[in-house]
Amino acid sequence: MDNNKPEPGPVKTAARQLDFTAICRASAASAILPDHPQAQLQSKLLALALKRQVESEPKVIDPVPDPNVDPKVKQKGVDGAVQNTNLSVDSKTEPPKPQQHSHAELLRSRQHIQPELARPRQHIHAELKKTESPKQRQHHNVELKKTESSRPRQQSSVEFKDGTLKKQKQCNCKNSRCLKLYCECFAAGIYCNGCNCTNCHNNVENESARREAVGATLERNPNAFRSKIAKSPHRSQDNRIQNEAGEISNLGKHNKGCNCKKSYCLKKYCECFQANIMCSENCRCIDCKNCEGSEEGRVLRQGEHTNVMAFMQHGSVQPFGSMPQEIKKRKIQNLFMGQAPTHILDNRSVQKHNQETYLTSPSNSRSHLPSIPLHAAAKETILGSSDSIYRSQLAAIRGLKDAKELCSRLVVVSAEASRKLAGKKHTINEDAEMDQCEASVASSNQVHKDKLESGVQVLSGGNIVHTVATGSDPVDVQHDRAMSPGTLELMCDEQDRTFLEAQSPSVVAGCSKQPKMNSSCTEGFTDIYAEQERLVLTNFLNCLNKLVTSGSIQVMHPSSSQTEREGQQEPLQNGIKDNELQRSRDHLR
DNA sequence: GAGTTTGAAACT
DNA sequence: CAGTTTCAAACTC
Repeated sequence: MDNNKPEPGPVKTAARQLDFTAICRASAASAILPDHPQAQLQSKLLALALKRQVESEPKVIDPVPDPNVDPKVKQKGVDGAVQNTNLSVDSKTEPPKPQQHSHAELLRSRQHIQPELARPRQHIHAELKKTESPKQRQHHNVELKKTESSRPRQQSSVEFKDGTLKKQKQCNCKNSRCLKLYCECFAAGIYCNGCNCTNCHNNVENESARREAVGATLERNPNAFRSKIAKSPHRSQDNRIQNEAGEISNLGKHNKGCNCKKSYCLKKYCECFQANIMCSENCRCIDCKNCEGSEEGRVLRQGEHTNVMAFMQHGSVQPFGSMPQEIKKRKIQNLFMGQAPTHILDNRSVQKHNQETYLTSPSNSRSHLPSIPLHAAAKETILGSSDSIYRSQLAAIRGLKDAKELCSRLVVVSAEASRKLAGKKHTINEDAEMDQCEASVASSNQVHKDKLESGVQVLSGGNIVHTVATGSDPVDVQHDRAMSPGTLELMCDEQDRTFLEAQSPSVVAGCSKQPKMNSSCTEGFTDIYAEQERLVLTNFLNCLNKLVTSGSIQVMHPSSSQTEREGQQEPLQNGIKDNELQRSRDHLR
């Protein structure tokens, strides 16, 4: 029935759009990490894209073609094959031609160049409607259905668009003649080619009709052909998105926003989800789970589409869409600021389901993550995704408090180690050759005690304050002991930018260099330092192991997460007497 | 592969 | 601008 539709050839797919950004990115990734799986994938895709570019006919067209150019002349070559107007086959060898712009650029420029296309389109639209009334169309479609069996939908190849890789799809339009935004091809500003559509007018042969349809569409919505996804440079790291090929883009949000009601924005019905971006304040969706803080959305965006039903059957987690816009925006802002809305943290239905399928972090203020789906496939998706930022499963369980306690413990352990080794030090100190060193240490301590301005405060772990006297030996003033070179180096690494900026150059130099210690003095301390560091690091390792172990238990048994959450503090503090820990903290204050 | 669901687009 | 209809993709069975 589709007389205008070219007979589908054996090769029905082609690279429609080629984004050099993607190519450059692929090349860069391959160059930097040639053995990296993602780089290999990108290399393959790049090769494929170039190959297709060479083999294929052009698909990218201007929705509003230049009226001065006969599209047939423009598109068709001598042999009838369509020539690539946007990206030449020889683009690898020939310099880019001026007209070789991206589709979006062409569209924008054309819209700009041809303001007459923005003229009222009512009559055009009326004409369009006049040509075939809905009833006629319906009848026509019935006829079509009688004569044309549904062909399998085709999805093949890849295309570069907006720097992402997408599966190229062919539309299956039946009633829209591929001249409305219902048609994906038309909406993308490309001719149908190899599609399964019927009565297609989105082709060269029906250029006039297509142009009118474009005009009508633009009349309704001047931005109809522009990208729906607005880039946002201020997205957080977790907001980075991953497209179907596993490539992470930094796209922002849907310009118009979605309006989903039943899909929780976790299906491809949702345009945001389909674009691998989170829903934003622009959306008017209901019961949205495709937002920051939603593990469901994160996992599903990373490819775990098969568990949608599991989420959907167990209620809402964070119904952004059901909230008033102002509250919704505020919630999003809070999330961006690291605060979690309370309703995210308390969802019994999900937790109930989590007993079987998902992991639930305790509903306390430590975790911003309500639940962690940990299907094997999901884990594989998360961990195996080479480009995604790795986030430990324990990230949702271990919080800042754990980190601080770990720091505190390290300080205590360090103190213990120093105390144990005090005897050895004392022996060394009794050595006559140590007099000079001791004098230096004493001098430094005095520097601290007198709060000389030359001293620089070193902040570490938020609570721990050391003072290093410039130009003297590094000293752990709190314990009147010299810090080991390694510790000092670590502290230098720990120092934040503020410290580095604030301190005098001499201190910076002191951090980068070995402490200026008398050689004989250093010799005596070397073994002690080594022993002290060994004790600290060993204990540090134990702490980490315990954290991992207890965290894993929580992961495996979320139902008892709260109990273990409380209990897991114990292994962390194992080996440390509570009063000692407290004493240490007080001392450090 | 047929039928259903879904939400965007189109229409009123 | 809200409500309804149309449409085609996504999804389910």
